[in-house]
Amino acid sequence: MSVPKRRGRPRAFDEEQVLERAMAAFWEKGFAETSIADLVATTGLERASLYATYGDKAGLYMATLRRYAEAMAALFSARSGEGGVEAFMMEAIALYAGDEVPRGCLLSSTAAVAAQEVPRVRDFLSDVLEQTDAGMAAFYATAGAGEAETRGALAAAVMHSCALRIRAGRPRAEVEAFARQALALIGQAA
Amino acid sequence: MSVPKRRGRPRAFDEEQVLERAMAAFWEKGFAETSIADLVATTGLERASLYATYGDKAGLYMATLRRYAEAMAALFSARSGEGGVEAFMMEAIALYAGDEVPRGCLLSSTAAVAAQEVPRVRDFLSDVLEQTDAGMAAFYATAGAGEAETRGALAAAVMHSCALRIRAGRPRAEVEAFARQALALIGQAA
DNA sequence: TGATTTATGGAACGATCAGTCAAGAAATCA
DNA sequence: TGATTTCTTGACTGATCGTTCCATAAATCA
Repeated sequence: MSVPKRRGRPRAFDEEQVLERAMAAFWEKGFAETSIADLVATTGLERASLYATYGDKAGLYMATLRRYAEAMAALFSARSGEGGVEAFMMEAIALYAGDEVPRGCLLSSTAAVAAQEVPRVRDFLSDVLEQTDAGMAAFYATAGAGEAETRGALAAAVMHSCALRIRAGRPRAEVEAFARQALALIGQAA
Repeated sequence: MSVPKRRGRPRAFDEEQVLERAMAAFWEKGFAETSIADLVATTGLERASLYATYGDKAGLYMATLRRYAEAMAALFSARSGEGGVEAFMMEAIALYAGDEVPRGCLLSSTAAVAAQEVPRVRDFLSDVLEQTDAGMAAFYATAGAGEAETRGALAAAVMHSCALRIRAGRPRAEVEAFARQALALIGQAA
């Protein structure tokens, strides 16, 4: 946690805050629809600093994706034991529903489109999908369930679907009910 | 099937073909990233004709969404009996994988982002999700399975996830295997 | 035929796009 | 201190954006 002194003029902006706000912007409007002007307005970061720090718009977007994926992974690994998957799923749905606007998932709801045009995004998305499947499967395996891989991938699919449903405007209670029933069925014969 | 004579100069373009090509463009690049110039280039339709016929870019996009949803519904209802869901799912995955570029699903992979900014799109997506759940559930109900609603929604979730996985670049064979195993687990105890 | 209606072809609109540049400011290093 | 490095500020670029307009063309209607 040492802070090595960097040469030159120090940054006048808070990287954490910039990423947080940029993430919110991308989350709501997607990659293509979020303009540099939007990002400058919400983050307070000047254009030149943005380009110097992140390279280009896609670079900043990727930085927010990484941050998001880490946060979700931390949320997941904080859970364990019976009902752990369901508890995590409810937290995920709460994030998807958001405080003001139902945003869905930054990855499955916005990165999916950008994936086609920005290879970096597609590759990252592919990796995250793999890790999510593995994480879920490990959970079922630890819990002693058979067919842990299939169950894990299926639980991941439920999560993907919940993100889509929320973004499409389906009521949160309906989505939560779907998730609970789906996970119950997946857990059958465990 | 009568063709009532319309007054005025007849259209010089094939509406079917225009929609087909516009759909391909939106499918690959998404709503925001597909420009009017792109659409003019691929459909051959002049700008003025495009606006006169569809109102604006979102109107044309909506027309392609409707066409897509109808095609998928027809594909689904053409199937029945044991293994019907799986057969449909394999056809869906084939569509998602595409001939050249893995495109995912026009609805879940591109409309999800646009949903936030274009209310028409969100409402349509919401309706389609509801109908997909219902269609899948009806299938399980007809097949005499218990908990048909949950099974149906879960099968729909598998479809949503397959679209995402394909768009993220996961290998088609992997996604097909996932779908088969997932459907097998969903069908257990049926 | 002449009036009306609809569609075409292409130019044109202001706004916005992502990205760059140069001059100056604020830090460390020797 | 003076050289070096990094970051900020804000103007600026050419390209592209979605949309509109208008003169012309091709059909039906009376």
